[in-house]
Amino acid sequence: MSLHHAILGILSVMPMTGYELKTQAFDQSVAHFWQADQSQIYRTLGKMEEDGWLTYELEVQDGRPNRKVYHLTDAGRAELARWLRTPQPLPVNREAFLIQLFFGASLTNEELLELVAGQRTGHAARLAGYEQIPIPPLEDPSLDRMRTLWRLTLDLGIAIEHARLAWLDQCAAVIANLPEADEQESRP
Amino acid sequence: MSLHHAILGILSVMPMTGYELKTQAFDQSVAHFWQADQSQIYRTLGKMEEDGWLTYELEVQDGRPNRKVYHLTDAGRAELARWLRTPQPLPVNREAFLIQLFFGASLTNEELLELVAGQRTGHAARLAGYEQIPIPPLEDPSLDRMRTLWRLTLDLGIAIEHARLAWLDQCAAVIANLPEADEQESRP
DNA sequence: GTATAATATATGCAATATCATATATAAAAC
DNA sequence: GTTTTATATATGATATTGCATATATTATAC
Repeated sequence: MSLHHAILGILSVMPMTGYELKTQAFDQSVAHFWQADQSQIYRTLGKMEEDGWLTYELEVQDGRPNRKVYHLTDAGRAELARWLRTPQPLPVNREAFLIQLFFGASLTNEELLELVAGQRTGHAARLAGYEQIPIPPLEDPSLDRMRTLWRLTLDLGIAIEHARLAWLDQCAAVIANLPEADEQESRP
Repeated sequence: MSLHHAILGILSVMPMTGYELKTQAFDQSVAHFWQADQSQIYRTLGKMEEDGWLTYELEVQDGRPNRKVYHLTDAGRAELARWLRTPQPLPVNREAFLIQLFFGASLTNEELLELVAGQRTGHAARLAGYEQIPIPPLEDPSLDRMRTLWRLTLDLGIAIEHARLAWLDQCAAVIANLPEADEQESRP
């Protein structure tokens, strides 16, 4: 139930609405380690309120739906504190592109290189996004405890994207030098 | 529907049963980029057979359930060929441990270091598993086209685990030198 | 001798995640 | 002037994943 606890964490720092959770938190500050769909966020907020972890202040608006500004209850704070100390399983690796590469021997080098290039573009954009997130580097003396931890999580995202880009470049180099899978070879 | 295509890929290399898909493929050779539960595999095989992508030969056994050895149909082969050329979305990053780190400012350094150490143990084990997979390195002249691609996918897994271990060590160093969040600081 | 692991498939159920769509207004872009 | 974007919440439907359990025999481990 990590999404529940990501929401608890966010709301413990700043109470906000479902809309703000989506646009400011899940699409920005925590996007490098957790994402959530808008519909999932609203439904999860509903469940967490039922479970007594959250409540909200209703801010009446005219012309658009009223804002429900959620914040933690004591039970929510206790649950967050408990969960933060509970060992978590390793992240799951699931990557469709690697299925393609693994089973892609029947593609031409050119087709493989196109797929590699597509992933490279995507990961370069992802890295660029990470590098725009305004948290000072670890050496900065102004970093407080919280922002040091924020920076650490971001640094992992950046390190992995660097590793990916280097690997994608190596893929391109290896594939470019690979003999094609032509008829002579595959039907001896 | 990447699981469908992972199964198509595996069965295109070697026809096998659901049991073998689980124990030999998803728990071993493709585990570094895709995992699947046993129940998910059997249900997916059923769906793919209904859809005409697979058929099976029944091997009657005594004492234990008959083996259903699945292999691709022409439609399955065509679908695999099509999908292998279709650009795939970037992998999703979802990592519960990073939620803990990001929102863990209220934990003591010791508690944080314990969580880091737990992840380190897990990732070191994962890396050790990858390094035992018997595919020759890229320099090996005996590598054919298919095994070169296999090796590339494995190299990414290894590179990312190396990056993670280095990062976890840096986390430990940074956290060890962090002033604790004690009462004086947090309540001025 | 008894317990556990390996072989083999199957289903129920719950949790999680994604996709689509609905409503409604103001502001900004074209 | 019309379209798109931003604000704000909500639900139906589907897809995917994970956990538990059922069955049945042989082989291996203790």
